[in-house]
Amino acid sequence: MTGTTRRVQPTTEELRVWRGFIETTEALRAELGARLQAECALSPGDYAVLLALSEAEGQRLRSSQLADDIGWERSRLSHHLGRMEKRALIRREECRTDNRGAEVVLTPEGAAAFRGATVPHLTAVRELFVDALTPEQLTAAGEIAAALRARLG
Amino acid sequence: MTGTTRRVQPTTEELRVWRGFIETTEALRAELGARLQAECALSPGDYAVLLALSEAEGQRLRSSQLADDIGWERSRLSHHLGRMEKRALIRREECRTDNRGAEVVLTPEGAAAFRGATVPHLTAVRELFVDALTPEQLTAAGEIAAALRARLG
DNA sequence: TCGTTATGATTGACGTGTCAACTAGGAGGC
DNA sequence: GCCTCCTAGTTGACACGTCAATCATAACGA
Repeated sequence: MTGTTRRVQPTTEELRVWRGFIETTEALRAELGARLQAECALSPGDYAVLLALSEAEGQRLRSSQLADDIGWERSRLSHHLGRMEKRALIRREECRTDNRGAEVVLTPEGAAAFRGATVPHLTAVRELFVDALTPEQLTAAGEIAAALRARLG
Repeated sequence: MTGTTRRVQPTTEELRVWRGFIETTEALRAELGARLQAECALSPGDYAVLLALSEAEGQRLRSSQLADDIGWERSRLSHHLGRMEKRALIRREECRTDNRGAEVVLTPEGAAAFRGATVPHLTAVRELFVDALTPEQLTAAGEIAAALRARLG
C-alpha cells in the first residue's frame, strides 16, 4: 500500500515479460539444437565436447579437465562420452600418469563431424540470434546476461 | 572484404555475447527449477500443469486443451501426466462427450501443492529476474525476447 | 453402410540430465 | 607397511523430452 515499500511479488507486466523471456530462450535453444541435429547429426552436447577436444593439444583431454572446460558435472560427461564412444566420435584411453584417470581422444570421425558442424552452427547463431537483434539490442542482451549472472552468484 | 557485404559468420564479440546469453538463461532456468524442487517438491513442468488446471473451470481440462494452453506436445504431456498421476497430483477421467478423449482433473493434493508453490515461485522470479535487472533492462529483455520470437517464426 | 481419413491420446525406444552410491587408485602420516 | 582420506571416473535409478508407431473413435464422402 505504501509507495516506497518494495513490491514483494512481480506485477502482471513483469510476469508477462518473464514468461516471454524464458519461453523464448527455451525455444531458441531448441531450434539451435534441432538445426544442428538435422544438418550435422550432432547434439549441442556433442558439439561442446568436440569443440573442446578440437582445441586441445593432441586432440585429447583428461576427463575432468574436459568437464571443467565445458562446465559439466563429471557424471553427465561420463554418460555423454559413453554415447559418443558408441558412435565412434571419441575414444577413451587409460591415462599413463594416473591409473585412476582416463583420457578422452578425438577420433578422425569426431574431427570430421566437428568440421562439418562448424559452419552450420555459426550460421544458425547468426541467423537466430545476431541478425535477429539490432546492435543496441545485442549489447543490451550481453548486459542483461551479465546482470542475471551476477545475481545467480 | 567489402564494408557493405553482410558478414556471414558472427564476430568473436558476437559469439561471446551469444555464449554468455545462452549459458546464463540456461543457468537461470536451472536455478528456478532447483528452488521450486527444493521448496515445493515440484518441477517447472508440474507447476505449469497445475497452474493451467487451477485456472480452468472445474479444475479440469481436456488433455489436448491443456497441451495447447501450456504449449506442449501431446506425447510430452501424456508422459508427464503419467508421472503426476502416480504422485496423485492429478487424475485422468474418461471424457463423456468424446470417447477418444481424456479429461485431466486437479486433485486436492495437486491443488494444495500448487497453493504452496505459488509464493515461492513468484518470489524466485522476482529475486532472480525482475530484481536483477533495472527497469530499462527489463523492458529491453521483453523487446529482445519479442525480436527473437519473431525470428523463430 | 462402408471404407477412408482425421483426431485424441498413449506407448516404446532412446537421448539427455541429476543425484547418490560405488570402485579404484593416489597421497600423506604413522 | 598400513590406515585414512581424497580424487577420478563410472554406474544405476529415475525424471524429462522427442520421435515414430500404435490404437480407438469420430467424421466424412461415395
